[in-house]
Amino acid sequence: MKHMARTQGSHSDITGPRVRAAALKLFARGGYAAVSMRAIAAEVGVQAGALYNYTPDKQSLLFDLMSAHMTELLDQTPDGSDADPRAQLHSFVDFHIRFHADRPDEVFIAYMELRNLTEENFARIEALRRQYEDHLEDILRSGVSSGVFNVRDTKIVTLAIIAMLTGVNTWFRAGGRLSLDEVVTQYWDMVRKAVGA
Amino acid sequence: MKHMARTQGSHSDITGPRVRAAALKLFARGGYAAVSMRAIAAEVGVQAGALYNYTPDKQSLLFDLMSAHMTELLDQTPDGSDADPRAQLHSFVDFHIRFHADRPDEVFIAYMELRNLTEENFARIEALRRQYEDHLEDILRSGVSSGVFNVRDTKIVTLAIIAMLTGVNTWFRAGGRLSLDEVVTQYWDMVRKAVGA
DNA sequence: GTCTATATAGTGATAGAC
DNA sequence: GTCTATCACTATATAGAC
Repeated sequence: MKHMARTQGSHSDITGPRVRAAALKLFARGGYAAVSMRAIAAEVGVQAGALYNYTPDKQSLLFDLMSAHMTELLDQTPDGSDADPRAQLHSFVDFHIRFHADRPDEVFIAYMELRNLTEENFARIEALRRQYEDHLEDILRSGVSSGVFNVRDTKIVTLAIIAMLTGVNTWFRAGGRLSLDEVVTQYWDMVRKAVGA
Repeated sequence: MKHMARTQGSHSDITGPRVRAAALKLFARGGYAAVSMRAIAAEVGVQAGALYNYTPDKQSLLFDLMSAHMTELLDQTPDGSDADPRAQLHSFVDFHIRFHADRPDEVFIAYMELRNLTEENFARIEALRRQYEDHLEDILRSGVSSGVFNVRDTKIVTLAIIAMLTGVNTWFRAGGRLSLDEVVTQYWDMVRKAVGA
């Protein structure tokens, strides 16, 4: 026996995660400003007022999603500080493409909804993004130092590589013409050539 | 003598362009869904009702901005079908970076507000964007045919180059560390290497 | 913890005066 | 061509019943 019929909606103890999942899906599909708390509540299967047991307000819902995404990105970024720069860069390209391909909604929100954060929340997310960029730039700089990369301006190349790799999410679909392995191979080929490795 | 004082707002005959300019600025800053017709009217210096002399609705305002931008992009894309592929690609990179750097608000809207278009309007804008991508892919294919480019999959490289170049807009500011000439030089260097030219 | 009901404010769009 | 006034609706967030 599982549960008796209930007269007043769900009393599941995992409503919190379901609220975040619903917000993630709807924000990615329609945009933060265009998605109402009522729409999120309907997706979860509760009334709008019930959401406020899980988030103080709509802004916190957005910030929590973006913050969790960026933190996970940084936590899972391969370290490999003992490998040579070329292997580190290959590892970074591989990781970036796969991590982002696995989380299209999170990535979309992280790039599109920055302007809907409050000033303070925006600064926190930007600091995390900056950390990620700095990690790639460190790899490039060490490769330039040891002479295996031929790069004029590591900052520009950092931003160019990240923009190129993140662009995969605008067109890649699992089950499409190309497998993720093939995508990684071809982007690594371009990155490798671009840095002169 | 210019004008007598007026008791009821502006009667300028260029209100139409000013409405589009205000919408462009505010959509780029706050996002289509978050910007009200009243806010646009305030930016222009009229009351909300007056806007409807210049646009049938808010959606048309967004579509017109995006459509005009994409049409101008296609109109100004260098032809150069008589030049060799390497020169054509260089010309494309130079054009793309400068055209987009000149129009940060238009570019931002064209990428961020696609999901706020109606289905029909979205299809029209996508067709224009596709035309632009096809132009670059044609250059890459002709270079592969004549053996001056070493590219495995022209479609992927097309999308990677456009993502990389458009990414310039997220950080470039006139008067910053780098001039636009230097940016063009460095991105052309990366593109050139990536296609093996 | 979820419900219903509500406070307060804002939305896109239209009508009719001038 | 712009104004004022308004319609019908939706928004976020809160209060109190259960």
